Amino acid sequence: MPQDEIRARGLRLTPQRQLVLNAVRELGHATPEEIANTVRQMHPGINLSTVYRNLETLETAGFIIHTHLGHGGATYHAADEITHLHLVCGKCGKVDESELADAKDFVEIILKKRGFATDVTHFAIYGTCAACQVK
Amino acid sequence: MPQDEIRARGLRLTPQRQLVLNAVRELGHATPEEIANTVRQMHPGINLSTVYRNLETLETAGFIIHTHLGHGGATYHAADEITHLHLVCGKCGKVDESELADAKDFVEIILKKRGFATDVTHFAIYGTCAACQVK
DNA sequence: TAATTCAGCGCAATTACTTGCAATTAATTC
DNA sequence: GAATTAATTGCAAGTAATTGCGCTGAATTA
Ligand SMILES: [Mn+2]
Ligand SMILES: [Mn+2]
Ligand SMILES: [Zn+2]
Ligand SMILES: [Zn+2]
Repeated sequence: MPQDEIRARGLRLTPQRQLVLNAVRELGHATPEEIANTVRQMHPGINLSTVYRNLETLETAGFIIHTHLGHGGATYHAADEITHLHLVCGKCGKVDESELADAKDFVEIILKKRGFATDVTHFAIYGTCAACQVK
Repeated sequence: MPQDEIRARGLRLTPQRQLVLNAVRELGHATPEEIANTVRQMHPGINLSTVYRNLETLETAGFIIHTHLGHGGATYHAADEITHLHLVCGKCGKVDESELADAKDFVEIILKKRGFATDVTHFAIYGTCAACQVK
């Protein structure tokens, strides 16, 4: 049964926690506010601070991961869903995706030169999309 | 004279604006709070909102650029000072730098495959530094 | 230099996120 | 299934960044 995955990581299974995890899995790229709204369909009283704290706990436990797509806050993914780069256009805001493999050589260069192990998904790749370059 | 550069871009030259620009140029990688503290040495009464608004105005005018080094807010550079990648360690927080040229091939791949023009300096390159990998 | 105008200022209110703490409740033990 | 214990919750207060608005003063004109 799915709730055992939470207990298996040494965490208490609360309705709030399970619903936050379900919401992240359903939504993908979701903000804390969007996650809270989804959770409230099943559990109207949940406090925003509970959502934020559960996102942190679930990330530490390895169920979810946050990434930064824009200038501000974070969005959350299921941990096994991070299989792509995020390309974010600074002009129109569109979020495109590309393969992780595209960054393989770059990651290797930085590792060899600096000994630095890059996580290319944590921050978005920022720039200007094809459509916005034409304008 | 240096103040003419501000007027030349169609902006009013106020003491606050000039001091914010000077502070960004002196400090490099500076947060709005650090910039405010520097400005206050000359102009104690300046309001934080004035600092934030001037940073925005000076960026639009092309004098400065913001980048994201951490999970939160932005830091500011002089526009002509962006000559390197930022490598930020998620474990110890250390910020290293590397050459823009290291990303040249990666930028080309994304441009060819997606038509997307990457600005590799806007977001930091996130990962784990050599020292923190050993631990 | 004096009068005019509106960009930019300070301040207070708002939004987004975080933290401290007492009450609740999931999990364990009897 | 009642008692125990401590993780987790809700709530209220705190901190960081943003916005609305009336006043100020930099720039222009005469
Ligand atoms: Mn940004
Ligand atoms: Mn982050
Ligand atoms: Zn675009
Ligand atoms: Zn490190």
